Amino acid sequence: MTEDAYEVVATELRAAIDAGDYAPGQQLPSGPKLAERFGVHRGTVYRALEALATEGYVTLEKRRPAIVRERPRERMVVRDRVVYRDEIGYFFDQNAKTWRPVKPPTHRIAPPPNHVADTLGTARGENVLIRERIMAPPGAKRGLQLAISYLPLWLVAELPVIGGSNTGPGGIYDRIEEHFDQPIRWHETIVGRGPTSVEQDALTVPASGVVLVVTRAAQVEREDEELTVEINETSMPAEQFAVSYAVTRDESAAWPREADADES
Amino acid sequence: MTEDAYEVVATELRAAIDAGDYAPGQQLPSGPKLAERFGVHRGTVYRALEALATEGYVTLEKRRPAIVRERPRERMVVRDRVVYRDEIGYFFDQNAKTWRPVKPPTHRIAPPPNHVADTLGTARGENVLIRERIMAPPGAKRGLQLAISYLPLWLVAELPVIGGSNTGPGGIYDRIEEHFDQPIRWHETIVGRGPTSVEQDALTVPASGVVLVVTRAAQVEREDEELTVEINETSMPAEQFAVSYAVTRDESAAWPREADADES
DNA sequence: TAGTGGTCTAGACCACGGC
DNA sequence: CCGTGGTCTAGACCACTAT
Repeated sequence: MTEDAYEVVATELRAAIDAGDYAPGQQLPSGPKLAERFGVHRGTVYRALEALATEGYVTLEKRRPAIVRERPRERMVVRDRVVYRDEIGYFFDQNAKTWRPVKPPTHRIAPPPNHVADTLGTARGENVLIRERIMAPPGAKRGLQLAISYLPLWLVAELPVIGGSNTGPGGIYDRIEEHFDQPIRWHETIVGRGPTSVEQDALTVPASGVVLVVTRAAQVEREDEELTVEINETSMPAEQFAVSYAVTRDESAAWPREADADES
Repeated sequence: MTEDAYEVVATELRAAIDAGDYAPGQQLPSGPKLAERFGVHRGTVYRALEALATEGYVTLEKRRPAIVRERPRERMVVRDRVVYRDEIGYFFDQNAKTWRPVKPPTHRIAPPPNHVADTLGTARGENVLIRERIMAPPGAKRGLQLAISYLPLWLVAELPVIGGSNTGPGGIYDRIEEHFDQPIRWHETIVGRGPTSVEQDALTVPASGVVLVVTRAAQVEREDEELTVEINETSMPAEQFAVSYAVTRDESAAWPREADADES
């Protein structure tokens, strides 16, 4: 079925890790040594390690042997589809509440990616305000989430405070709700894909890695029109995160079931 | 910043696709031709195409030149955190309602992956009932979702009908709710990772590709204990799917905000 | 300074698709 | 049949780490 050499290597290493031959946190043998042991070329070993990394078994750091993940395939849960609020403002992730920016957030004016322009309702290539920041848990050296926020310039014109560095208590969302005098409605979309080069740098993800991207669109109404006032794209290394939530029942799925009640 | 040859190639091809130089649905030039045009080795071109594929720009089919995706970076939305019901039973995905199995579903008894055993509450290596099926939209030739369902054997012993091929109207969920006389509660977790070899075969995803995996756990209560009665893992090619839902407000995020009301 | 990871080239092989 | 994609080996280079 699968005879490919790199898969044989991957399968063998996976089994060894599951069996505890290599302790979590420890390094695997170096590339050349594994190549010799399996009798394959070093490049083939590297393909196998790439596969193990995207499955969450090992972490690849530059110029260091592969490291066995603490708890293979276990991930941090980051979203639960609910928005909370504390004295500082809204937050969408209970865990990330204490996280801090790795370096000062940036903001600039430039055109967003096409798919962002499409949902923002601006023309492709048209400038928007882009705020970017890299977040990490206290004590961590690596950035774990790259958050990019896109704001249409017509909104910045109406509400100049959101264009500055200090957006006041509660941040831009509070300013927007005050301005429109209504609650914001959010919608999230989750996607998995290979990392852009920006993400590779910010999150130290290898080119062969995977990122999970949560795209959050903020909407308000004005004169019966639906306006998208912000888009926030948060990307994170896929091996380290999972998105989790409880499933709620549509009316059609109410319990006890109608069929049961009617039955007789 | 990024001088790597394969990224240069990827960036150039991405720009060409965005600019419309290659129409959606059309093939890109062959590997050797691109290699000559960019003055790099064919292997380098291949790395670039892998990257474009995981970003959703192109589709790689075996032994055929890369094909430009119909609408680059656009994905089918499959879940919205709500469960519905029709005359047949529960369903979790409005789009997939009309999908059919590519071949007859299988069922067998074997140990599940460790992480499934852990949430099912069975010992690692202990046998469970595994049902597997590959779903595709009507008319499609490729499987688009691989759904694997894990059921603990103690439940099969109590409720033998769920071990058979024909589980009756409404399927196993209806049988379970009847048996426990209470509604099932579901919980979903979303993860992105590289494909297993089973997924590579079932979904025709290349080894370098990415899959989105939605793991749904079904729980009931008995004697104040929480029992996990089933785990369903549905994996799909990440470039073709997105998970999407509306964000709901926690009490702490009610609107109008208390601060506004108190303020004065 | 020796070893390593990450990338790249050159050349090879095989299975398969289109002609 | 030739061309293609996917994989593999051999050998090279560079930036970096550990010593």
